[in-house]
Amino acid sequence: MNHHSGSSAKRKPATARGAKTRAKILRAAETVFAERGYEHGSIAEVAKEAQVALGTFYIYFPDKKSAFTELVDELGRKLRASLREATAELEDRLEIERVGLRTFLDFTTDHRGLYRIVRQAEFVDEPTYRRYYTSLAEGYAQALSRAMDKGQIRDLDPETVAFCLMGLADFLGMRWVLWKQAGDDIERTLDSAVKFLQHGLAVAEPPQSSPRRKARASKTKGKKS
Amino acid sequence: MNHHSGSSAKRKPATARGAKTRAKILRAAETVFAERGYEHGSIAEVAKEAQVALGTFYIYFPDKKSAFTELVDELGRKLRASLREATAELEDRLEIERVGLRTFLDFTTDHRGLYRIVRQAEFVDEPTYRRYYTSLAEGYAQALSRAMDKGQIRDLDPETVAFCLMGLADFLGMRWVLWKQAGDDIERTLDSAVKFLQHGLAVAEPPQSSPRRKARASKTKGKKS
DNA sequence: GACGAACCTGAATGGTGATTCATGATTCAG
DNA sequence: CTGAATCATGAATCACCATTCAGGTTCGTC
Repeated sequence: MNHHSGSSAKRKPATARGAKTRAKILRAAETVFAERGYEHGSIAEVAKEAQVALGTFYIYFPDKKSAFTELVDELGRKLRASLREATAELEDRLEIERVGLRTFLDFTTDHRGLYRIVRQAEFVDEPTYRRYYTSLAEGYAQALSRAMDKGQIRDLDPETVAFCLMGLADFLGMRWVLWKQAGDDIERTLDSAVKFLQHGLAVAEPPQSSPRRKARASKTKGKKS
Repeated sequence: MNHHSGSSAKRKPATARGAKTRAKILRAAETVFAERGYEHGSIAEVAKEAQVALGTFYIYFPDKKSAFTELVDELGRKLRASLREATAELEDRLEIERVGLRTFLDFTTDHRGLYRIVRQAEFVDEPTYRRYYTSLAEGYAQALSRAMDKGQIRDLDPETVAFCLMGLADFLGMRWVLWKQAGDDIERTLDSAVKFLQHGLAVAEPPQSSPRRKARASKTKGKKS
């Protein structure tokens, strides 16, 4: 129904009590949808998990789907905030990528359930799913573009690189977080992955100690001066 | 029930007529599951699409899920065969990666529907989903490992790199095949992606003549000039 | 100390769809 | 031909929810 941003809720709670109940339901939905999947998880289960009656769910959400999409949007915001915060102080793009990858994997570890939820969104509500990745990719591509202009990284199509890096991170999360196995060494994996992506991005001359290279006039599409 | 490989069918057709009907049903299932999703696609729709009666489905498949998993396994075999064939003649790993990526994207373009099907497998039958990627990754990692031994590419954890490359390809397929947009230029994307991954994999010194050694001093100070 | 808004409850409704099965059609070896 | 092995049919069965709604309950406040 409501294509716009904030109003997926049927009614926003007017009291603290209501807000608390709504939050309880959302957390329960997270648990149920993550464990049983969207299609197999029932509102009855969600209500039970939240320790409220069935009908209570419909006081706060117009239907099953909207609780789900709210979870996806929430996760997107949290992840972007997490990445932003972790890399806020950093200047060098290669360094940012290293920290960003680790942050992503940590985030995934702390939110296994939500990770599964996003992936299901593709088949529950495509627009929500796309929004999750495109909004991530947008900021990513922009940052990469700026780093290219500054000559910090190789000059490539920013959107392409953004998707490459997201896909890489996504699969590492799938394999080393969701499918974690006995002998796995995530540090070794992170190390290899970072080497791979840094060399993929790095400009011809390897960075040594002064990451403040002046932008050589290579092929920069003369953005800022 | 049947954890093993080949017998997802309730009964294998005894006559050519039966085999034909079974195939018709499987193609119909592909269409329906791709268009409507596994959960929303019904056996009734599959039967209708295949132009057989509802009950006929159950002559050839024990249940809905097994037709689906058979599609996923089939796709895995086809994709691996496609990649193997496209790169059979090639020697250089970097070249193989370039061709492999293009082949994957072409394959995806030709099998949009199947692409969607694999992704759903994660929530329909996890083991089938994992099998799809792990069997791909296994061969991939092995090939990478050999290339590392030969000094064709950088020495990294092969499984990690395999997942990085699969993720990268997966996301490019998602964005530039499934989400294809008006102004998109897939050639440009392929070009950027290949540059990225080749630099990520390439050994520090461009291979010249004797690609024999495995690992030498890591921190090669004096880069080539 | 009672009034109303905000909340909460859970049985009942309605719809969907996987799977079964009794019955009929085809095929073909003998 | 003829019967039995195969194959095909689709109405009926059975389970499982999403969503509704006709009442209760709680809480702040005047």
